[in-house]
Amino acid sequence: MNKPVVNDGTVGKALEVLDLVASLGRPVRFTELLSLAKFPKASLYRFLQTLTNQGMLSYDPKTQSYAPGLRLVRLAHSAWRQSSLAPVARPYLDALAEKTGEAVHLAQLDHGHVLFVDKRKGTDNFDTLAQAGKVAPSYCTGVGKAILAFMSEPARNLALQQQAFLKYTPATHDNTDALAKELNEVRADGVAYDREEHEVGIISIAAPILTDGETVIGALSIATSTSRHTLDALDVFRPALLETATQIANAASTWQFPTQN
Amino acid sequence: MNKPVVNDGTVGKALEVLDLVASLGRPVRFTELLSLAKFPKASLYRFLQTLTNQGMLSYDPKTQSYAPGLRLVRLAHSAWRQSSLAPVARPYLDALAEKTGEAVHLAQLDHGHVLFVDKRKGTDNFDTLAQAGKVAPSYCTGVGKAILAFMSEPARNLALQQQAFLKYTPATHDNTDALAKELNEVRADGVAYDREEHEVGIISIAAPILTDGETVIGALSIATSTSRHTLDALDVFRPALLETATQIANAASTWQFPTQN
DNA sequence: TATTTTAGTTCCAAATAATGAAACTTAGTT
DNA sequence: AACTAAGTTTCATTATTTGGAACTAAAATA
Repeated sequence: MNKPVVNDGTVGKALEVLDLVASLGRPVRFTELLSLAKFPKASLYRFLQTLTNQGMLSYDPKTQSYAPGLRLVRLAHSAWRQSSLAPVARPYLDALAEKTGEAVHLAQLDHGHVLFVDKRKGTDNFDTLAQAGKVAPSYCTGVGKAILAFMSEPARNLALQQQAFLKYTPATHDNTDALAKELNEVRADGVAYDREEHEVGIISIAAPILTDGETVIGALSIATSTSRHTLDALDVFRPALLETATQIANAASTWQFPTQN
Repeated sequence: MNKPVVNDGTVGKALEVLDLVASLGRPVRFTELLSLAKFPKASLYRFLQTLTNQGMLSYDPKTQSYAPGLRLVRLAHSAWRQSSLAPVARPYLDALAEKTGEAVHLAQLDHGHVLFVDKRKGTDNFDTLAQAGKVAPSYCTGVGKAILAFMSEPARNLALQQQAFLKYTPATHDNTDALAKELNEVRADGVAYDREEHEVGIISIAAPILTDGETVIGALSIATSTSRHTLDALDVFRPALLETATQIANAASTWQFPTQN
């Protein structure tokens, strides 16, 4: 079974539908949703009505299809400002990106997946939500492994349990033992590498962001392509990366939430 | 009464709580929410549990406070890509920003409020979600008036009804008659101006984005400060602004949704 | 330290809302 | 015109939500 499905009643079910629509990444019609969701026709219909009514979904009568609604964008603005590391980390990311001239990613864990909350990239840096909000698996990305390695064992197991293990590239770990072994190394070494495990040609070096040198609250990476750097060459960035991680951790621990919008 | 409160059952109530937390813009404790929401203790408690459980809220046990959760950021990524004009409009915004060297804003209407879905700014353009997702009143912003002016009368009345009319600056309209009169002018003229009505020192020229020259789907503005330009000087941008609005409208009408993430 | 106050959590019978099979309506085919 | 598929509504049954009140834990005060 894929879903442990904690029971959150009607609200949980409605949000499940919302997630489903969002996950498809394109407008969907009623019938398609009906075939995908495990809800009876009438129930699904009412959930869609309610969600649309609430602005969580938008409905296009012309194509009779549903898509995630703009209310989510409004809510996310709030979430990003308050619950993500991004606002605190911003100046440090800027500095690191400028210093290294490479793409810098900031990520946090959400439901066992890596959620990118901010990015800096030499070429196109006006990418707003197209980039922030993206998710990736945690077991085969630099930031993901950096976070996993420093989590408590129960938390890590829970996170791993929420993943679908897919072999994205030839280098992707295909058994949890190899992964566990690597996570030990990461813990000892202090940084994690992505060795083309998620995308061919993309490598990264990542460091966890640890408050009090203990609790992981996120991770930071410098990502590049094999055409620009070898894996070993990434080590040049290690000191700057670790320093930035520390700075962000410090800033986060003294972070006062903004008083006004 | 401020709330027409359509009945969306449990889901609607839970989302009301979510909105409340988000609107406060800072972590909130149970008691404060209890005093703000009209729900009985036990009910509010259960809503917060459910929402937290679902990742729509995050809970910090140390400070015992709730904040919007990261799941919203993930969902918003989807919403932004699918339901906003931003992905289609991107290249045109880039071009306009480069051509004029001024700040360019793209906005849509959400619950009667202006929702900024993308921005370009000469100085800091890596502002991600800090900028996208922001909301502003529609009756006293350039983009807001551009949209309102071209809406059908019932839709406009509904939108206006959802506003709290505040006098942000001395120039803010303080009666609906003056606003109605201006909206007529906007409809005749084709562009709307923000004459420091929302923020002192900030002015803008805005154009609606109309599909088939009829239906408003959003608006576009060039915003600047009184220290850089006079209101009259903004008219230099009118042709470029209108042209971009048309381009975006055309692109939107033929827009095919991205097939893959 | 004892006592009071305040904040947060749990209980449970009554009230209400969700459920889903089936009937119905509408739009699109053949 | 007859048929088919898609979307919407109905309603008796069932399950969930509701919220007053009781309870527990933590903080403030004596």
